Amino acid sequence: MSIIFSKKCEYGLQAVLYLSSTTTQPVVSAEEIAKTLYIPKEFVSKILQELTTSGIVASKKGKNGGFTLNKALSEIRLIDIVAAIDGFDIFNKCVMGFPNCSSESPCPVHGRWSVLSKETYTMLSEETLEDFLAKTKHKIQSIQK
Amino acid sequence: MSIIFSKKCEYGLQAVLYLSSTTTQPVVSAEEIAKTLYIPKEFVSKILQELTTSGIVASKKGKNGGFTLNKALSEIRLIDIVAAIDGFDIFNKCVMGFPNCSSESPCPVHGRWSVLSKETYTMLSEETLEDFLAKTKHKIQSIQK
DNA sequence: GACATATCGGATAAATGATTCTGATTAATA
DNA sequence: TATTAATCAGAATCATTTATCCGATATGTC
Repeated sequence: MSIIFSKKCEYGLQAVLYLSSTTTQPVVSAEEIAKTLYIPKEFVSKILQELTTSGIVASKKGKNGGFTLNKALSEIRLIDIVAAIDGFDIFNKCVMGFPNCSSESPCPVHGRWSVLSKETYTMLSEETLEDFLAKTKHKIQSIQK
Repeated sequence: MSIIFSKKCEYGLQAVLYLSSTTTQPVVSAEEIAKTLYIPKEFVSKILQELTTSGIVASKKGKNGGFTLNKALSEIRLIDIVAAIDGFDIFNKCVMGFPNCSSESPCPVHGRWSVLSKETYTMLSEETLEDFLAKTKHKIQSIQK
């Protein structure tokens, strides 16, 4: 089971991160991404299709086709991928599942969770792929099994 | 869809919280809990069965039976319910889903997420039901639809 | 133009999680 | 003892998510 993102979203984040580390290639095939990330090929290409629709990724059909990022690295944040796939629900809902939990009628952890939720949002929106790449080349291989 | 807890866990937390606010009654029937929390009766009684197994809740069969807390309010923390139902996975897994993410080979948000994850754990383990009750009587009704 | 190799897009299948059903057991009460 | 009201336990159903399949289309190369 996944933590706060759906599996689809996790895979989407991983795939985009991988694309950001392969900018020397014009496009990368779904197969290569799938093999590197140990994600089913059909699934990852479906996810990248969706991200193509939302403008984050571009695709090229036919022989030597594949996927590539559709924006500059400095213009892509993790939150953009999350928003495109899972939406913003996790930042708005009550962590205990109470339908009417709010600052007026808070659940026991409403205040504290609001802070953590906001910090999570910040974590995903403050830095761009460019920042990540500057700090450290993503060693995707080493965080895969 | 739920945020970090399964629906089962959310309902479990809500039910235990409700039980903490009804300590005048010897036991509370699954039906009463279900009606108050707008949870299917069969489902909530199934969940409370599980919490009975793990010792947090006690059940009384037969006529006028129902559920009640099996420990003092000062000895029940939210993390105990989470541990019993969802386990500790959410505190250990990589938020981006990388199988080998660790402090040695971190994903781009590993460090920041570790902090948030730890704070979430603290939020759930620092206070007991007694503390919640002391601060404010749980107005379950007002946070329900 | 023929062929090989990609994505695209819709349909379907498999797996997981959430919910309901049913029958059994238990216990209080009249 | 009969009745009633509750949990218990496991099976069955339903819904959602995850994963796969396949035919169509596009494109580079010979």
